[in-house]
Amino acid sequence: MTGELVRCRFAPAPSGSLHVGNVRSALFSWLFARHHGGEFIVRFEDTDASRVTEEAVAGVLEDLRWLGIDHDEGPDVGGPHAPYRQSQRLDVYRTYAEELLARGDAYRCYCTPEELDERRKAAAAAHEPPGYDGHCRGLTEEQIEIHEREGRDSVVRFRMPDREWVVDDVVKGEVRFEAGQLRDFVLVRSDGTALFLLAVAVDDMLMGITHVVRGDDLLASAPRNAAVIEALGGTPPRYAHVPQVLGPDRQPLSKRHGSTSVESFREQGFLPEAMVNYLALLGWSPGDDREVLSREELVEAFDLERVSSNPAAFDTEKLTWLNNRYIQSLDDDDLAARCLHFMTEEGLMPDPATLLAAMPIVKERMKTLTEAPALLRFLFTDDLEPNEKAVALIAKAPDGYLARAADALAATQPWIAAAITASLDALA
RNA sequence: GCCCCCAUCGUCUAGCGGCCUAGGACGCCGCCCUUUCAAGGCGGAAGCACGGGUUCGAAUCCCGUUGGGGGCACCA
Repeated sequence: MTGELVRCRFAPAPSGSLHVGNVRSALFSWLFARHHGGEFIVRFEDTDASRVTEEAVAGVLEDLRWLGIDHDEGPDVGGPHAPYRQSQRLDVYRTYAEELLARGDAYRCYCTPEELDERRKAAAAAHEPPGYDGHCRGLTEEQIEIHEREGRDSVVRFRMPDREWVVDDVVKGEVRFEAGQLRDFVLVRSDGTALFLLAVAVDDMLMGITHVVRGDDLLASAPRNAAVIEALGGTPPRYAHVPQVLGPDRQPLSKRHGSTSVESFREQGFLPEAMVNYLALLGWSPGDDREVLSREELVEAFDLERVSSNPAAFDTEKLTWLNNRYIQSLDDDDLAARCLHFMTEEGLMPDPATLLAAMPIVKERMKTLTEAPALLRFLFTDDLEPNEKAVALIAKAPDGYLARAADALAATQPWIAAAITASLDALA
């Protein structure tokens, strides 16, 4: 980077919970921005207002907060380019759509969904590239007038320059799309509202985004984004398309894989430190043999050039291992504070001092925070059931052993491991 | 159907022409430590998808095959 201020953004569609794939894109984007001392912006792509809920927006923000992925501008903190929700920027898009129309970089398309569908099928049958066939590209004034008089609905369609497009992607390298492959696409719906392809281009341009880090399912839209920005006289950002995150079955992560949302990992007792560390290592490596890296070390070492271009499968086992490592590294009072929530979830009301004192004995065996109640329950309730192993041992013990053991322990002084062992050994 | 992306141990990866008899990590197996369970230490099994080139030399470069994945909406 040549002294230019790096500005990255995370622009999720709040149409559900943030899953680990999205979060990893956000993390890479954030790490890149922070590594270069740049700024990070959160923007919601909710132009499809029909499926957006306030809870989804709040949930995404909460996920990011929990992970420590902070932002400089966003719907909750504002900023010089507010608002940061596309549903609140519709008038902005309308202005730019009109500009494109006026310049001839976009045109009104009167094709009906039925007509389009029919022609698409015919194109596929004829082995032709898919997409819009340009039917309304060269409509004459008279034809337009006829359509308007008939009261036909129209959309605004972008006139994709008919030339080869090369995306110089930071992780994929130069990706070429030959002329004719990229067809004209819709910018504005017939109801006048903007579509994603218009909104992203306008926002990335207006918000001064320098680097777009996102999933590679959007790779094919990069030349379209760039084309719109260029038509508007702007300079497209650099793009970095990171591969999808796969499930254990090597299929792209989806609902089929169960709970893959950040929230669910949090509920399963994973630490945000472990999540961040794990996700950073999923498709990226520092280049040396380090596996456990703090947030600061990640920011220091992160580099988009080192992001792998092949898709990575999510491995809960490794996440779990890292989680244990982080649990072990936590101070006792910090760990106790984090365990508290999971204790009360199980109906336990631990005495703070006792809980704190118990941390050393559970630290190295606790994989996730959800294991805390089972491990510590005996300290805070008399309502205990011996487990199978204990039952078997008790059955094998000589008559009165338990009572004698209790007496011996009551008399043990001082209450340290060596003395306790000695008391018990004397009994056998 | 058209276009694009991807291909090193089961998994995440190092490797960007000779340092590779392919390194690390998770998981797995064994041993040590340990009156439980862990944690920790030590050791082990396990991989360059296939076929052609290029080169004195290829995991690394090129082409093809195969196998995955993605895009092709008035979704994002």
